[in-house]
Amino acid sequence: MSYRLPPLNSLRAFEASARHLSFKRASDELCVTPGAVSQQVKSLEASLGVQLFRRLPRGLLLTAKGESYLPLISNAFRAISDATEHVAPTLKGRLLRVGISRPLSGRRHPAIERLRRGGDWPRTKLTTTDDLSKLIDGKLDVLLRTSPQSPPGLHADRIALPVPSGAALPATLVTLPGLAGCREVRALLRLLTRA
Amino acid sequence: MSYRLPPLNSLRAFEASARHLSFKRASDELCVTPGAVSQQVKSLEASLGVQLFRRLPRGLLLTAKGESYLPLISNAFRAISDATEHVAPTLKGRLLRVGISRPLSGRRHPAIERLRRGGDWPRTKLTTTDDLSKLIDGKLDVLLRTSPQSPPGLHADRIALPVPSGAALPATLVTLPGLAGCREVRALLRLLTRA
DNA sequence: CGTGTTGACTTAGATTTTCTAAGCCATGAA
DNA sequence: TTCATGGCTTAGAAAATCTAAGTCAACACG
Repeated sequence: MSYRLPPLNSLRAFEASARHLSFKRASDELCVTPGAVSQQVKSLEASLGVQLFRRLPRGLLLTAKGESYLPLISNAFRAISDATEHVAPTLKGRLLRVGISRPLSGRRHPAIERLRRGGDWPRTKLTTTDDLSKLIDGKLDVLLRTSPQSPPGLHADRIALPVPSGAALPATLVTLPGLAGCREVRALLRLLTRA
Repeated sequence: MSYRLPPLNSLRAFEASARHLSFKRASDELCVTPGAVSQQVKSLEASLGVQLFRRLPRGLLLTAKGESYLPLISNAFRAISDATEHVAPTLKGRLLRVGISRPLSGRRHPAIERLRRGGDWPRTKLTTTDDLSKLIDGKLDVLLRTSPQSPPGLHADRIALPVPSGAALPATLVTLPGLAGCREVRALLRLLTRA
């Protein structure tokens, strides 16, 4: 028993692009540049030997084959997503508990101000702290700090936090492994890095 | 709409390992070393924050979570596999038409002799030729040659062809893009590289 | 009509991921 | 005991992937 699986990362790029009918919007969802998505999709088409999109000067159209491929692949991804949520559940609707180290919470950062105001998804509960042990003990879901230290066993995302001047401040978002990469954290990352 | 997808290549390593209950056998199926599979699975477990296997000194056991994850993931992969076969059909049961360039077909190579005798899967039809245009025209499915040239637009796998002395001869298997990576070709690659 | 914006594309080079190779260790068979 | 098996780890090599920068065609607007 063995499957015929195309390159799965390319498949993911296809699925997002087809759903949005845009490499640009797909690239936002996948947190990469449009060029990367374009390359991935091209390599998928090459490996299948099948044209999936018609490229228009401004935007995309699915070919007949692409059209029939999309729902099947989306269903499979949904199944994987559900299964994953089932064996490794994440927030289950509660607030995302975000720790923010003092130096970041003190100064006014547009992104953090926005969080503080609330209203965005994911809903968050902010605390000023830099205590990794709270993360480990499950009192906190993620911790935003300036120190680039990535303690072993935890997941760390390095991000560039915009400051009012237009520049950016390097920071690190530390996450418990079971939460890293989940939708809520991905959305938070996007919120934080947006100007 | 967005999914929670773990690293998909790691997921593939998990699925194969769980099905075989062995990194070793999974690595044969995936055509990589056992170490690579071990690493992939470990990184999946880390990213989910969940233990999927119990490692015994000789062999694997699924944990309860692994056990419940496996069938869901297998189904999703089967769905992707079926969908892929549907939009980009490959052989549909007919013989795999293999071209072999004269220098390789002349000398006696254990792997090629085995092919010639037949009996293995995939069933093949061998022809002595080195004519790439036959590939392009669809008269041939794959072409095995000594020249490492990889003509643009075709897929090429570099392989090491065992010779009776125990050494190996570098060769190239050229494939139409739509066929590259399909089960039949993967099996052929395995046959050819086996001593 | 220019001019600006958008969103596709390509390419080189950097970065990150993934794989291999080699060695280690515990088990069980000969 | 000695060997084979099949896990594990690690460094470094190899491959895949991403970014950055620049191109081009379509469209909207003044």
